[in-house]
Amino acid sequence: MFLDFMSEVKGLIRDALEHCGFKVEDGVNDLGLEISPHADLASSVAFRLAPAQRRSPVQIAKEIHQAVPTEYRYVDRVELAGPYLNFFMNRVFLKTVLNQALSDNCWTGKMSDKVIVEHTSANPDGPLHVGHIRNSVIGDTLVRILRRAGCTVDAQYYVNDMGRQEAMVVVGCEHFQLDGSKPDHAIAKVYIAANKAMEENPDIRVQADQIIQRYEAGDPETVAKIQNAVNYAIRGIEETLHRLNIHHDSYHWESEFVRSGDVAQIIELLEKTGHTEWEDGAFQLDLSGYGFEKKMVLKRANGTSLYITRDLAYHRWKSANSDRSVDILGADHKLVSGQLCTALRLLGIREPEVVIFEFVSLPTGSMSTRKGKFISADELIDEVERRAFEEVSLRRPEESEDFRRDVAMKVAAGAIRFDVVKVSADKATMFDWRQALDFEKLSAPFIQYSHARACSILRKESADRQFNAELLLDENEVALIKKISHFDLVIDSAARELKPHHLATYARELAESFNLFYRYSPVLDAPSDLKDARLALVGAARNALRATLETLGIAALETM
RNA sequence: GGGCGCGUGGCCUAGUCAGGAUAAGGCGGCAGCCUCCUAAGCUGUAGAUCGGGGGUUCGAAUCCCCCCGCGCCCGCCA
Repeated sequence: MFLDFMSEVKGLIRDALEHCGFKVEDGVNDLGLEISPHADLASSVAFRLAPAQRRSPVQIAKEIHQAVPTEYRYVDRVELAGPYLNFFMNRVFLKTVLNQALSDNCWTGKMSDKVIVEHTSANPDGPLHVGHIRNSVIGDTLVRILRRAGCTVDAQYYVNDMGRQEAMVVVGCEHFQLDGSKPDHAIAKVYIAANKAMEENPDIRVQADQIIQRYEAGDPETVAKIQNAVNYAIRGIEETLHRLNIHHDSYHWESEFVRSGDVAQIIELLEKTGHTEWEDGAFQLDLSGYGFEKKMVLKRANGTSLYITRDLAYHRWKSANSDRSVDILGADHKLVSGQLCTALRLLGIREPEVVIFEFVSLPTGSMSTRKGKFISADELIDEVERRAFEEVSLRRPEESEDFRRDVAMKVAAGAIRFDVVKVSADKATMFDWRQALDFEKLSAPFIQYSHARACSILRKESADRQFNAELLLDENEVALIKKISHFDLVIDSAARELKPHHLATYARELAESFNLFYRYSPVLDAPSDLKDARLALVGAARNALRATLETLGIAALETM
């Protein structure tokens, strides 16, 4: 699709440049290509050549334009517009897009990397809150994008079972009763209670310390307690993730890397770099030569390991078992992840690609599980589902309650995912109920609705017959085919740059294009030949919308 | 105090990495469109000196410097 058109254009420009004896510096976009309102693909390469050539971009563009080969496959024509070179698609390309889009095998790209994506990895000390789900949604969407691009992806949850917080959960379980509510919520209650109790009773801290030490030493009774608590909490967390159509392929516990000896190995390897030292009984890594003031403690004075050391071992393992490894982390992890990457570099281990997302805060400040100050993901989903059910009932009162519940569930999950993923990860956001419950244009239901409309047409007449693509000449029809063609480009760049919000933007644009077509090009009432062509376009658009929605992890509803 | 990130119409955001042809959407406002394939849709309209100032450039929302505001981080926590 679009990548084929683009590679033809690149070839044409390179041939022309060579013919003219022009050289451009290598770069990500060395030919200055851009999708623009003036062309299907525009090049501003003449501007880049102007300084070295000491001539005006207009003259240079003119010269390149004359040197562009005239044999085309998907290119219709090349126009000179002052200093710009404008490339246009031909009908063959549009027809090819339509045919490809009607088949099933054009929606997966050609990347073949083995990728590990680690996301969510929330401490098993309570339910996910609206901050965590930004991690989960970004992570799961990237997993889907990378798969769509052709990669083999393992979505991993790194379980922090060795930290103080889990020891506090166990202490909490010993002093307070799990109350039988949803497991992750029940765990949070005893965890919060234990933290509160610690304020008056310092002995709680001692108990937690003992649990940490016994767990690291492998004391069977303590191991069983921690494992029970972790598994219990994870069960609840998983349930929440599944409501949002988020799935992990594997779980890795920190303790695995301690028990396997990987953590001890990491410490030995770091020692060999000559950057380590003992200070106050603790083993430390000095990264002051790399811009980190504070030393990184690798082992406590009491001999137990720290999160960062275990994380180093985990990342070493991930690098050895993948072509790319991706971490999704909150902004509070920026510093520590920088230290981690530096330490890995010292060891000659490939660093992860880190996607940092900025904080989600409440109007009252930032969230904290320990203080019990958060809006849980479950509360959010329940509330949005309730709203969605009202909405469906209003629009489809004649449908059964089961139907309305099912649609509400899928609309709610989609709406939440889209709301999160549409915003660039490096924007801090404020959680807002009003906005979370709004189902209008810049939201998932808008896209699901376009898909449902396409399905509605195709239920009445199918798209599986011969058609003449030459009949699709209306502005909205051509625009829709072009928009469909962009799918592979968007997936490719989102997978490379790890920017899932690009796909959200595309989804909205695709749905908008379809809605305009729907409004101005009647399908079922059109004359026979035109109807067949339009049905084919509806089929192609339906497939594109479905692929886009699935990649966003949003249910492609056939009716709503 | 230092580091990182962010600042785009009343509100929320895309575009910034890789400078390029009139700054793109949504919400809210106002005015319209259902005897017509699902109106969770479509159309029109008003509203922006792209935080401020300097610089680089033929050209800056985009790059560089300074300043202001907001967020996050600077634990032998995770």
